Amino acid sequence: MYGRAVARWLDEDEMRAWRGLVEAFTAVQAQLLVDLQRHGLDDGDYGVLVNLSEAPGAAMRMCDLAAALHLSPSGLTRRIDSMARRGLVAREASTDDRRVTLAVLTPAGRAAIEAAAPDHVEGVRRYFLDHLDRDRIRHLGDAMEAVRRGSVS
Amino acid sequence: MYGRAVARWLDEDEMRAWRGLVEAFTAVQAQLLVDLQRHGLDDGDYGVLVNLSEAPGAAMRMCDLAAALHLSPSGLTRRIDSMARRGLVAREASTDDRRVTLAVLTPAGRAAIEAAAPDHVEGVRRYFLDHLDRDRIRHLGDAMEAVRRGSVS
DNA sequence: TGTGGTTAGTTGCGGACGCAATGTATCGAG
DNA sequence: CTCGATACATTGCGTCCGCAACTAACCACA
Repeated sequence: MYGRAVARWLDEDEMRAWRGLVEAFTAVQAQLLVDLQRHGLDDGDYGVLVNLSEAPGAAMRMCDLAAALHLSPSGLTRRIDSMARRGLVAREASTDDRRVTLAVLTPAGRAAIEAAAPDHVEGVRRYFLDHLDRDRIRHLGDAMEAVRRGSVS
Repeated sequence: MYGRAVARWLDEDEMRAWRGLVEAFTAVQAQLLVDLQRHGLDDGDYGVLVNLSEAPGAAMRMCDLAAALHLSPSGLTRRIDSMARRGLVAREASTDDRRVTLAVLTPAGRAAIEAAAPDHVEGVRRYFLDHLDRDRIRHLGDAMEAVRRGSVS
């Protein structure tokens, strides 16, 4: 029963870091989305394409892909529906476990990510990394690693 | 992989900073949402309540509120619809400009934010700030300010 | 004063996602 | 081998939100 009655508010440094992070991150993400849309993709599509293109055989089980994207099973089902309609991915039945469906990258999907990725990386630089010097980039990496280590424990 | 010879890919520090930021931020946001839901709110509700509670008269024009929340006009209309149904806010006609609708905080809305805010701040500490020492917090604030200054120019 | 351009807000429509329920396949205990 | 528990994927339903279209109000300028 301590500390509940009187909340410890954020001081100036803390508020600046947290609100700044929220604002900066959402702004950068919005800009990156605009860039992706020029290639006919959105951020969800891009995440699927990146994961598949880095996977052995350019294929992943639906459940593993959903976990990698922090997406619910139904959310991924519809995401893959949409991308399959556009020819970016295809479904394939697994031979070893007949419960699982594999999402596989099509040639069109490979072409789409190869077209979009350089622009996306360029955006990450222009909207984000270019504003930070090498020390700040390393400090930020350290900080985010510390936060993530805390969230899994 | 899809950098080919042309695009300048991210080096190790840059990749760690960017991917770490994405992962850490989404994880922290998800945790904060869970906390808010224990108070019957989601992150969108919380943003509305914070803005209204800090506004003079606990009232804001719909268009200003939409801009503050980075929400489209229709998105805010439905958000306020939902919150008005739950009694957290009310609509009020403006006297000086009959085009504008004011969103105003109700006593129930004030009670909701006063109940949720201490838990939310505590969550920002537990999931985020507690993993960073004072230097990292200041460095992060500097970095995010630099990024934001770049995005408005 | 009247008229065209601008601003505020809402609504129809469609897309994206989560939850709960469902069907099917697999696995483990006996 | 059988059966209950578990895992995978999909579907129905509800919610949230953006875009485009629309109405109402304001404003500038002739």
